[in-house]
Amino acid sequence: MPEGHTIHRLARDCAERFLHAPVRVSSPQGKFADGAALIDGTEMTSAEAHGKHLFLGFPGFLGPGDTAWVHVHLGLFGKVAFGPAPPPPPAGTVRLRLTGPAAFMDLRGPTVCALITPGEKQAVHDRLGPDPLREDADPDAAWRRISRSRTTVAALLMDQKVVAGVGNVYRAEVLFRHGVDPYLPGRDLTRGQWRAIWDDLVELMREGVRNNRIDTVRPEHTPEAMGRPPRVDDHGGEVYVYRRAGQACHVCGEAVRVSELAARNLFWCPGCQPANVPGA
DNA sequence: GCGTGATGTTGAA
DNA sequence: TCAACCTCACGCC
Repeated sequence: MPEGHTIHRLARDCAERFLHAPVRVSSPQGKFADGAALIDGTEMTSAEAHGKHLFLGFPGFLGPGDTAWVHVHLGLFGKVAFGPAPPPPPAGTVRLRLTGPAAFMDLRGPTVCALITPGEKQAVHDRLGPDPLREDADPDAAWRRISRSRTTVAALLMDQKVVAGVGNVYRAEVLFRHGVDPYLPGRDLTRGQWRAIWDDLVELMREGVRNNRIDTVRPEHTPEAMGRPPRVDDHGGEVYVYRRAGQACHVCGEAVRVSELAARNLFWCPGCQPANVPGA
């Protein structure tokens, strides 16, 4: 489930449970045993997210005034589970376990789980674009790249150097909501279109953090409003096109299409997001 | 029990 | 462009 909203929610959930109390840190699976041992029993003072990256701050150990950061990236398969303390014996392949006074957290299958320095943390921020979920985000930084690029807007939205936190679901859904052809080159998007897409991402992703899931259909297209059956398939929310290939578009009725772009599935509606080249 | 796929990223070719 | 890595749930024998 990991797009940016998942990670920001995770930061919030970690803060609620573990901030400002000594935390037991372990790696039952062993792959993070060295890092875990270094900070075990110390206090967590910060939990923040940038795009799909999570940072948990443990001050003191590196030196006075310096904070060691646990850097986590869930990748495609990473999962986190919370539970009440005391934790059960770890089941399966738990890379990282945090145990606070009242709760524990298990992390499995992340692409990244490492102890890093402030400099290394800064280097991660430096290679990420603006994150719609961060207050410090500058959408013009993304626009500078998009407006100069011949790359498709679908690929640009997934490029974390351009925008941080957008994944395959938000990419497909936000392009649908703005009627933008996913294959449109970035340089052919208007500044107004970009602003509208950005503002929409801010709103959609904040909603995603609140609900811990992705819902993108407007009120008039909900199952209740349309009298259609709700999505039962997976744990996901209501969407327009993501993983709906072959099904009728909620808005125009045309069959939703899927194609492969940079080894990822791209979903869109040819009726609502027509190519702007006549006859193409 | 086996094969497949998934909301991601990196690094080599 | 492709393989590699991380894990688990699901469908199909």
